[in-house]
Amino acid sequence: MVDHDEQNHERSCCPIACALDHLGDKWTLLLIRDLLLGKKRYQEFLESPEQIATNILANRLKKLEAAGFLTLQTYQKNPVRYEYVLTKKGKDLRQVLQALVEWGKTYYPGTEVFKPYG
Amino acid sequence: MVDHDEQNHERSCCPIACALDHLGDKWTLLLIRDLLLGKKRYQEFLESPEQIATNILANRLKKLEAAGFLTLQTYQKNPVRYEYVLTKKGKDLRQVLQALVEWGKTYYPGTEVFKPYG
DNA sequence: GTATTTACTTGTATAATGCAAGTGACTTTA
DNA sequence: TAAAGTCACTTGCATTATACAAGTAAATAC
Repeated sequence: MVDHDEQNHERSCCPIACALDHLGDKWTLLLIRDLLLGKKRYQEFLESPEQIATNILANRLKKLEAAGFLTLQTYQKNPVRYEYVLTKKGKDLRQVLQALVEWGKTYYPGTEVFKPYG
Repeated sequence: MVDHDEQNHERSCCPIACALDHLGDKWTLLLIRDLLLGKKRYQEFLESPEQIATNILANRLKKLEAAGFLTLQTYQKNPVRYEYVLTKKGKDLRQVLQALVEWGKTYYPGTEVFKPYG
């Protein structure tokens, strides 16, 4: 698989379009939310109230790692298992999520911002 | 079709999850971008460089109207045709898009913020 | 040794997306 | 006035993504 050009601009040279090429679905930003709240392990992501399916979770973790949003840290061998931690690129989405939270609180009354995990 | 509860919280009571229930795909926020830049008509949306398919555009315009992000203004009869204009709910996504633009400019070097249309 | 936990993968059904072509009501050009 | 073009879609079909359930492998807990 090859990108449209060497700068990864898949659909256009718009920063929003490029961002949505990686973030534009129903689950990816929710995972980023969980990671920002302090979740690190597969089971923890599964426990979120939105109930992501396991195949989608595994797929998104792979894509997020491939795209440099998070890195894997081994916490166990035999079998090897990882904790997922955000890179700076991932952490810097905090402001985007924050803006979305502010908007969401206004237009979905009754919603509650989640507390940091753990 | 019925919502999970009377407050439209489809997956959870998280404002991010509720927002993504309507905005979480590859096209919806790009349409909001175009509307914020001043585009109003079907053809104008088609002319954006990301090349949205006509069936997806028609579908998204319907969903955005149904969800109160935009309203239709008749500009011609026989046949009746509409301009699409953002409501306050739609316009208030400007800060979200702005945060995404700032993030995108940093992590997709070479991208350029689009200029207002018209 | 059996049950449970953890982190997945696999299979299959449904839904979303992408692409090309078609439609209907005009409007413009020859 | 007849043919071609514009505008805003819809339809059909192929591909891809999402959802749900079940299965797997290597531990650890009882």
